[in-house]
Amino acid sequence: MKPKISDVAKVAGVSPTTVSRVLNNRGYIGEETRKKVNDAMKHLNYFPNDVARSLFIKKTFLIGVVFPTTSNPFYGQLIFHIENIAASLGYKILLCNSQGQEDKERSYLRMLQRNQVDGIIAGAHNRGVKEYDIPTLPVVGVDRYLSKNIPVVSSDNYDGGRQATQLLINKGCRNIIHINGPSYLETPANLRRKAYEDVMKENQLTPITYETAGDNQAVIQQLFDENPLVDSIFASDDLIASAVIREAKLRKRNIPSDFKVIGYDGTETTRLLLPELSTIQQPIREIAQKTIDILIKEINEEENHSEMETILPVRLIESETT
Amino acid sequence: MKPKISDVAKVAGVSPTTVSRVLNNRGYIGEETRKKVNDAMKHLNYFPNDVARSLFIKKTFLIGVVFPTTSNPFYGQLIFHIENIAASLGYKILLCNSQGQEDKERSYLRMLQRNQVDGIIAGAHNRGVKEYDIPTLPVVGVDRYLSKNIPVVSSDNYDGGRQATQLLINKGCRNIIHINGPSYLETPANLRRKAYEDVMKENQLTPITYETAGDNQAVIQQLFDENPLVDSIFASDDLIASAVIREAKLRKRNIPSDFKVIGYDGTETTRLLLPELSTIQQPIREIAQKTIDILIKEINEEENHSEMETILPVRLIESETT
DNA sequence: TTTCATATGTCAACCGGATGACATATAATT
DNA sequence: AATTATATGTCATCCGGTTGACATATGAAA
Repeated sequence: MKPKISDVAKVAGVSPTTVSRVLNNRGYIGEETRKKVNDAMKHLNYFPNDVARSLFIKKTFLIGVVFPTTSNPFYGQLIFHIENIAASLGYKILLCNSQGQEDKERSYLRMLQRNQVDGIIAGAHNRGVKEYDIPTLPVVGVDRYLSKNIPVVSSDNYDGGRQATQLLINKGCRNIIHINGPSYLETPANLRRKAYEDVMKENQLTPITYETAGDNQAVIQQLFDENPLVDSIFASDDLIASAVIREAKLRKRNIPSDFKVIGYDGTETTRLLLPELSTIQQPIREIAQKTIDILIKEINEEENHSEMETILPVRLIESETT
Repeated sequence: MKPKISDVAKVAGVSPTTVSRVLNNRGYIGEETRKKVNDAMKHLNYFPNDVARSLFIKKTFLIGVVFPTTSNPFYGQLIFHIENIAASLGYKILLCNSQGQEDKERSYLRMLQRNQVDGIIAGAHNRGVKEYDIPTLPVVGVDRYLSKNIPVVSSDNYDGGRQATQLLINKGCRNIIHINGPSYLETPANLRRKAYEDVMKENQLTPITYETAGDNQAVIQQLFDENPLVDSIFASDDLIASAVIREAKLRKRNIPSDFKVIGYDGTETTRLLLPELSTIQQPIREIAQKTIDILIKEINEEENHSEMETILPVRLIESETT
């Protein structure tokens, strides 16, 4: 059986209250007593039961983290930073991979509430899921609008979209096409597309957008077939950009002289696996930091309604595909 | 204030015990009563407090998951599957990114014990960390030997190493060099290197191994400088393989005619970003599945000491770099 | 009519730890 | 000698839910 406070007390020859005092550093404790208690804890291999503690203090130091999947390099890296920063502040992460499925998302939210998490960070959100609006529970969205009352942190998607498009234009491209993932998500990432359209129009060019739905390759082939004159593509993430490069090579397009590609995200993994890809890099660490800052403030009820939307700057990485 | 069982009881006009009976489906419950209780729960937006529940039943349905970082595509994908399968079985994941640091690993282990996790899955392990040997707590290792008493699940690293090396030999290579990450980890992955050495010797070839330490690029440059005749490289993971490809291109080596590269892991992300890379693909989903199977069995004390080491088959993916 | 399965309530104990109230004792200050 | 800061103990209560024991009531089957 796991030792409890009373077992420690017995071994140390003190009262359970004294042990609790040592553990929580409350009231007066003598140096020798503190030592006796600590020795007893070591001897018994005692670990305080945080479940019991949480029940009493009504705080778990748990943060629920809901994203589509850790498998995606962007989310993987973001979650890494979130976990790291949270850990340094004494918070722990309950991980949820919603896979973009409404029912999973909903059941994760129930689970998190049952587990009495102190707050939720979510970057997954399907239109149908209204359950994020929980009056008693702090929530922060990353790159997703969850509700009017929930703060969002994202990078400057509009500026990123402008920079990417402008770069292609500066390099002499005229038949620039944009590809993005499913747009049914209420996401600030849609601003990338908006920026693309704006910049194109400002330059008297016609914006054309394709949308992938799971199978990138099919859409990309269709894009090339339907637009033989396309001279460049702005992809809304690096994975799509990579697929574009592949298809362009199959079609004997010469990159970057004859055909240019720019992606979006600039994760560590992409930088390692596909360093030649030009891309718009999101400040992932900073997004994680800001998200946690805001969440912790909400948890501590230092409400700060000035921060309903936080937008962090992106960085253009020009490499060999533009 | 969050509603509790007694609040639900009041609204439903029944006793707290009856509510608990409905929640746990115990004893006799009338259909109308069940409905009244469920309606009351919906009306109050009641969620059972799993912290209180866990305290009493002495089970949290929490699994601690300790890996170096979700940012790495292999771990990201593995953790995704672990979380997924665990969720389908009613278990939740407490995420820990140890970053290969002993002190972090140790403090995570303490944290997990305080949180009364039902079990731990760990793929991080520094030699100095003996704390995994916790008599009362089920632990399963993934691709890492944690202790004599802890089951390990891995893919067939030796066979993978053999296949990779053999492929290069079959393609006519003779000056094959192996690169792997830091080998101070007690990992079955060292078998990849062992297999490489064995196959080389069987073919009267001299094995040469380089080891990276954080900075891949420097080691790779050194490798090329010191071995001008090198005609192929077997890298112990895809990220290193990618760096090798890059350096080879800089040195005007023609892949695959003049120079060949094979990697290891074959994650989704690598397949998307670098599909041309030949690699040994690990069965990540199956590793996750088997790991959880074993862990859950241990948790339920269906001890199965026949499974101290589980080895799953790998798959050679031959693409364009060999 | 008796027995029994069904249905619900009351009550108390328990899970492990936190905390406030209060008692007691020693040593240091005033 | 009186006061006070320090140190520790005892005891009861609470956190929210679970569970076993026991009482009670109804309708159906034996």
